[in-house]
Amino acid sequence: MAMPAATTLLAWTRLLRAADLASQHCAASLRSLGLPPPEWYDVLLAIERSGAQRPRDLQVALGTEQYALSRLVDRMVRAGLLNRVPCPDDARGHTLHLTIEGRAMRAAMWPVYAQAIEAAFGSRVEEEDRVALARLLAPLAKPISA
Amino acid sequence: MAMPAATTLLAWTRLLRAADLASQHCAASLRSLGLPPPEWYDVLLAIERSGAQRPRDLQVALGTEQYALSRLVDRMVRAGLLNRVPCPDDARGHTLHLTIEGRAMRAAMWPVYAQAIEAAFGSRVEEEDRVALARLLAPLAKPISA
DNA sequence: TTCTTGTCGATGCAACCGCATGGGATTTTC
DNA sequence: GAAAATCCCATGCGGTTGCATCGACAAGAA
Repeated sequence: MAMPAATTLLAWTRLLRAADLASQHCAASLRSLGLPPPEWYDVLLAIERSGAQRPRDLQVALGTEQYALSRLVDRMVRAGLLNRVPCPDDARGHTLHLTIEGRAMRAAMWPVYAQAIEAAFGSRVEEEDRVALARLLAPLAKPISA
Repeated sequence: MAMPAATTLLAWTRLLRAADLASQHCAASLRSLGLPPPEWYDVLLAIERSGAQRPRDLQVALGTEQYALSRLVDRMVRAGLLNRVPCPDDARGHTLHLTIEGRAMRAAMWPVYAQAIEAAFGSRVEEEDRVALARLLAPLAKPISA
């Protein structure tokens, strides 16, 4: 296959750098206040929104690896934020529920996370450009087919 | 601080997802052929271009953490791709040089890496949109000031 | 010079990730 | 309805990361 076009390489490096810088900033921001990392928030939010989720569904929704999610849930259960409840329909699995502390943690994390997103991303791009970015990135945010 | 605008959140999630999917694809592509991960390529390329580099300069250029680069270089030296040469000007540090194998490895990695970038990114966005993306991402690829 | 401060790079330790695999339950196939 | 294939989730192991810190040199101040 041919070498990627120059514009491809430029956009490529900037995409990776931008995502890395921004996510690092968020993680650092949460950590500096003694809060868990961003993935925890995503899990807490997803479960809070749906009431309960099977690990498999979460895995798909969040785009994580199966083992990564398994261990992430482990840690969150150990931290008292989540409960694993045996699943009546399917004895292989279980459903995940928020504890009171889990709900509180999500609420506590949001302002910090939100502010970090704003600082690392929102405030650095004009509204109009954010719209354009969302549109341009849409195809790239879909699973790679080939 | 206020909650980020809806467009911010949408663009944000897509940015992270897009970068993650694409870089995963590249890493997997190289690994499936028994080649080292993308970071190794970046290091090899940077050194090949400049002839030699101090770790500190590489760290800045690649945007990695100091300890991460230190250990990455370790592995690459152990793999026989790099040499650490004492630095005459500054006895604290050293300069990094490619070995013959290092040069060969960079050359071997490129077609694979290039094709992966093309598959994960280039071929999924029109030329015109790549230009737009590069422009929109430019401010985000700069270090976060605040 | 001597003392303080700053920079370069390495590393111990604990947490985390990726790969491969395993055990158990379910669905499919014949 | 038994065997085969598939799916759900966990985990052992080795490699990697992040944090904090350290040792060594360099540069600036007194």
